[in-house]
Amino acid sequence: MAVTLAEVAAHAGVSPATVSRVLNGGYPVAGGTRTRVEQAIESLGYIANGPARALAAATSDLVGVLVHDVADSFFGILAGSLQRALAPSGPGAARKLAVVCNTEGAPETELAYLALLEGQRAGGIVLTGGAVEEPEHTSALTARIARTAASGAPVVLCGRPPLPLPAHLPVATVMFDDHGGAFRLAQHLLALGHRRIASIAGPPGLSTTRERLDGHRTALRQHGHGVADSCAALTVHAGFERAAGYDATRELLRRGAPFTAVAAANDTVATGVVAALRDAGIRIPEDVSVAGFDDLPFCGDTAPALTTVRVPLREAGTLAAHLVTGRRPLPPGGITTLPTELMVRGSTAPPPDERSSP
Amino acid sequence: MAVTLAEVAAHAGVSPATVSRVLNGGYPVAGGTRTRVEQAIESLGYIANGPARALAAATSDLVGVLVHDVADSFFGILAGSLQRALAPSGPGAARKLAVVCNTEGAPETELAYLALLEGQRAGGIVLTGGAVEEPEHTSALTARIARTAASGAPVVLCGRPPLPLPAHLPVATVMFDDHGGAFRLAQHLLALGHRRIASIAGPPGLSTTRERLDGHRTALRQHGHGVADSCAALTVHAGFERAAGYDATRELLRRGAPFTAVAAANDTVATGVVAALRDAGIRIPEDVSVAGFDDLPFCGDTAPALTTVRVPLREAGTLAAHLVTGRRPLPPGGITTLPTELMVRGSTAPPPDERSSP
DNA sequence: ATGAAAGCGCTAACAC
DNA sequence: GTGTTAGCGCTTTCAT
Repeated sequence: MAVTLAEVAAHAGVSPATVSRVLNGGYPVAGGTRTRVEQAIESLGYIANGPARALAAATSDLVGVLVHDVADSFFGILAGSLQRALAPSGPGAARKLAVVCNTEGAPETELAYLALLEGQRAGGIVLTGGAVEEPEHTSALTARIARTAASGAPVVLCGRPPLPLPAHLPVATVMFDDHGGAFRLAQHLLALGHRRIASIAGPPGLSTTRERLDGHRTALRQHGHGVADSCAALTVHAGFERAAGYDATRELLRRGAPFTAVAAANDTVATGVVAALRDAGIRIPEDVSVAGFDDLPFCGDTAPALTTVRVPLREAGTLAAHLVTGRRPLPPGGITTLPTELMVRGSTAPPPDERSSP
Repeated sequence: MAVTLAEVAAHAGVSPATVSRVLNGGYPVAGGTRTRVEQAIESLGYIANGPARALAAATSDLVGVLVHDVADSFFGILAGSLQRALAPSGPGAARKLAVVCNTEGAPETELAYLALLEGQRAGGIVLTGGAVEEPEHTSALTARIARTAASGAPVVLCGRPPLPLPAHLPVATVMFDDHGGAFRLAQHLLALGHRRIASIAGPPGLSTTRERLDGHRTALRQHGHGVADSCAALTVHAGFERAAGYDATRELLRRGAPFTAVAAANDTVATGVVAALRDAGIRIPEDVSVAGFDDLPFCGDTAPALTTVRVPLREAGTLAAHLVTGRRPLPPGGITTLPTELMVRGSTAPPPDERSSP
């Protein structure tokens, strides 16, 4: 058996309660006593039993991190910085453990993992990535989160819109300015002279899809001159994988409606778009411009380098970690919106017409 | 308070033990009783208390997954497939939770997390990625793992060499044929006509670095004609990030020793190599060929597409999950070596000399 | 500032 | 097949 707290207590000549106190801090313990206990812990190689502690305290050091898929760099980067920020360096820092759950973006899986984490008495939960905006799921999710938060475990929504919850619950929201980013990206394309701009949007019903598409269309509408009219014909919904971008682009080409630029749901999809266009003999950006979203690390190394919108994933992960551990107080109103930034690279250029007739 | 097992028992008119039995299976319970219990669980919305269960059973549903960095696609993909395989679909499947820990490749961090996971009574542990081959650390690690495994929690070493442990302990090793992959990659370069092949190797002291470099050099040596002689001058050790590849390449250029091909430690490093060469006015693959390792998803989309060695990350993750949960018995000898595959793409071509003088 | 004692919710012998 | 009964190792009032 492993060394127990009681053995440490015996070894140090104090009561279990005292050992518990020096372990958990926040309680007055005489200097000498503390030292003796610490030495006992050290010499016995004591490691606290997490489950026992969690059972007694009704909360654990586990932090649930729900992502659509860690293999996707978007989530990998987010989860990575989150995990890192959860483990503050320095001696005796109360190390939180990140329990990473792939929801695949499926509502039922999301709920199932939340139940599982509740069962583990997770000390906090971070839900990342776009939310499925279906009334039934939203209310089920809201109810479940309300329970978790009411039990004292902070919940952070990261990269998704806030939920209608009582203000007193420990729930915070960290959003990305997807709308603004998409808006500025569309403006960039319009400024280059593009008028027929296609969208390979994300899955319908997802908050991220809605926000990016809204920002995009708002810019087109604002530009006027009927630029927004062809939206329906030039929009294809697809998944977030490269293959989805490839297939959606083929579908777009099949439709036959002309376009000179494509705004993809994200960078990964954009690589699929580029591949499909190229396979169709279309040059980028000479014939058609392509833009991504997120600014994943590979964006600068693709051919051509991808124009995109930077989403501050690392910052978001760190912030989410601080909020969920209570190291940073909940922001007033509970919502923080992180800025996005347009990154112009080689995959966008003026449309063919503009070049031939300057 | 949450609903407890005792309440479920009362509601169903049975004893707590019976409820526990239907919950955990593997024990005979009369059909009718089982049904009543299941209904009680359902109607009360019972969720088992993980910590309590872990305390009593001395093992939890937590599986520790140590990675260098989840934000790195290599580990993201590995961790993703592992996590997915840990959560078998189907009703009532005993869902294991993946606790992802970023070790940054640092020995102390690795040990610290192992201690933390031991404290959590993790039901299994998977250590992924290259191992730091320093005698002191290896023995500390071996001791720690021996303890964990002795307590009944399976340990899987994934992508790193086996450790000298008693055969009766539940420890399995899943390796990649890095040596063979690097060997074949070097052969490919030699076959193209390259004779001065540089290596941007990984950090010294890491098993992955050693194996890939060994494979590479074995091929050069085997080729003869003094091809292996320039190894020292043409080898630079660096980290696994893109920036490391960039800097190492500049260092290589600074040295002045001529080379016509570069084998990078991995794909990410290779992108940095490509960027540095390009910034120096060197064309790829016309002037210099570049190859990566791992075959991460972006390899086909870079300019030019990257020749590399495919490492079966998804397969490894799934296998590791099966081994650590006991769903797959430990292989005889405890070691499984997964094959790697040479992926020839556009970044490698014959060296300049060969073209001008055919 | 420290100790004593009562659980936290579950599993696992052991009876019946 | 099902019930009884001890703990598992820790936290946390409540005393002192």
